[in-house]
Amino acid sequence: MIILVNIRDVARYCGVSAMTVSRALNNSNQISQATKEKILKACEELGYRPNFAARSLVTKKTNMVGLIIPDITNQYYSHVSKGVSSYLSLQGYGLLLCNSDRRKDDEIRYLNFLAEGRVDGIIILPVQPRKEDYEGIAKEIPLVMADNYAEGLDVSFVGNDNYHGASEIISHMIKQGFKRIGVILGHSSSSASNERFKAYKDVLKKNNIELDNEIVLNSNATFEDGFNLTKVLIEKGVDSIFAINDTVALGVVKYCYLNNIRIPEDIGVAGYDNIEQSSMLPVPLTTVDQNGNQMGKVAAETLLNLLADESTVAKKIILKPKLVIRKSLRENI
Amino acid sequence: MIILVNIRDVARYCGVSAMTVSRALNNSNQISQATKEKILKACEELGYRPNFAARSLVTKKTNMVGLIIPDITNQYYSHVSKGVSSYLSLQGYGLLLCNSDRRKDDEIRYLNFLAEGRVDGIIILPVQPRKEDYEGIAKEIPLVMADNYAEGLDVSFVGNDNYHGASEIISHMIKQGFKRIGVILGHSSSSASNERFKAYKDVLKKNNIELDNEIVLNSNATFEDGFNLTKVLIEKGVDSIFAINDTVALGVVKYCYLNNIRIPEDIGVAGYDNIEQSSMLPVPLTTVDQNGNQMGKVAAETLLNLLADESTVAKKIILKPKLVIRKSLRENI
DNA sequence: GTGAAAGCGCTAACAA
DNA sequence: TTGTTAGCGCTTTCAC
Repeated sequence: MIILVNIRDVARYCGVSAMTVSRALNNSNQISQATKEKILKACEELGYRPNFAARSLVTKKTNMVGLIIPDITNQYYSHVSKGVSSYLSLQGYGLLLCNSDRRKDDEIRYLNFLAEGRVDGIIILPVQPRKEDYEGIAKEIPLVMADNYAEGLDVSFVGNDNYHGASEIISHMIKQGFKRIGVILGHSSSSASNERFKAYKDVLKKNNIELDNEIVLNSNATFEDGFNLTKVLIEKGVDSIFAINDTVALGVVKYCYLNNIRIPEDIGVAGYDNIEQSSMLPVPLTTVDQNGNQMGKVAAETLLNLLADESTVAKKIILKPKLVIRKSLRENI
Repeated sequence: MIILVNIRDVARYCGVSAMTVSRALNNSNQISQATKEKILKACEELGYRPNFAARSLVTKKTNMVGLIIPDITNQYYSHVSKGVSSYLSLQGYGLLLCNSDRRKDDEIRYLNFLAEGRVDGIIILPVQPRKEDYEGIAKEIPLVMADNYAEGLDVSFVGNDNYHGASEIISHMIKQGFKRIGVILGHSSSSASNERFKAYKDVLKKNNIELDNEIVLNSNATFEDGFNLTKVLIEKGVDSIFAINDTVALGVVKYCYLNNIRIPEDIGVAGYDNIEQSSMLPVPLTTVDQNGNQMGKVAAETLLNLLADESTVAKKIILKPKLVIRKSLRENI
């Protein structure tokens, strides 16, 4: 960190006090237009840059926000990050990015790192959230949770309506004439997976289709699982498969292709997430778009509102995902 | 930014001076084990956190690095970011992420934002780099460029060997028996695209295959371009297509699928980038892996070395991409 | 409209 | 091993 010229150098150069320079830089109206212009010009000439540390030491503001996220290389999370980043940038804030790598201990480590006054507030997309991990820190620094909620915490939250998204796509499958819908879920401890499964059960019931647990499978939500479990489901006579995400759906698609099972004529396939490549498949995937970008924006907005008025009460914002109809569940809608 | 307790509160609580507390916190050896332990315990009890701004104001260190990147939602760049982030985290540094959105003006804006002493050094993956944009800032703050180089700048650089990567895959295509290799390039101003095209020409020459400019097409490197230009190339009788990236290759694959052209029996397809989904296609794509994660790590390492010893001379590190052989160019290797 | 004094929380340098 | 003093670069407060 090299500081070439400070506020006093500028003051001396202009024949004014440091205070006057400060006023010029901070757009105060307690200063005449003439001196302001003179000072700003001098700053240019001298290559002066205000010192961030000194400024934030006295103002107790950093104009920075911390974002703790499970995996920046995941398409969904990278879109969330971009949503956060774009909104912050617009409001003159910077972004301190912390990739927790889905590890609880790194998450906690980053939380403490940020709490040293490096940022004005934190947005966290927690991994396996437990109330105890956040209630302490939330008292020290404004915090917004997103994506994944810790029950019982008095903290603002922005999330996606998994129940709604799954209901939409399952209803659509039934409307398209599918009756025996196999499901490849994620891990049994994943709340997103569980909420979507609940929607599946409710929609089936509403349509008088009996639930068959034989065609509901748990998995690690990988491409390979999608591929392997498709064999199992097809042997059990499903006419369609709802995959917990598009990556799993890609596994389903590959199995079908290699076994000459046509999509959607022989079997319907539904995904979730709307990753970029799902529209690029030979038979593009019908899926659910969670709009991570929007979630990031809303989370950032919520946090900045909280910073502007810390007395704001915590609120829960649940975003509605959107059904994206393409061709993997037949065309005629 | 809420500061509950400062170093003097801890000092008072322990009956020592602030300086002693500072020593305990900074692992100085100028302090007895007993007092150190007592102080550390007191810090815990009082919930004391060192103040980042105050500390960096006096030490002139932030333990932060800025990363300016064109688009965090792009798979390649997100892997670069993760490489940077992981390495920094290991070394006790934080990451200030700036998404330039491929806009030159935002890039410059971020550069100035960071130069206010927010970070100790900067890694930038520039968009259309021009020497003039960086030579000023590089004198003020340690800078490492990556991915894309500004000619004539005396700054460290970490990049990928596009010529090598393309040579490898074109050579492989010829070895697999393809003779009339169509090419879908990117924009004519893209240096990566031009370097790969040069490799294409050289490898053809070395194998005594005459260059036919009719089957070399420029594009915007999109999925749609891949789809549309495949028609053109097939009409010109190519036996294979080298796409400038995997997204374009996905367009090629889709066109072939919809027109009952078999891969690799009827036509060979080669991509570049090794995006996650290229291995998930029914016929997985042979492509070139640039290993963005590695590039990020090396860039971060280079910068941290520079911070440790600013007299280090600028160096250029060119990483070798790796050919990834899958099935889209026939199996028998 | 401008300036002087004080201090944000911390550590470097020196003193004891 | 511990403490004192000074000051990092800036803004707040109050005086003029």
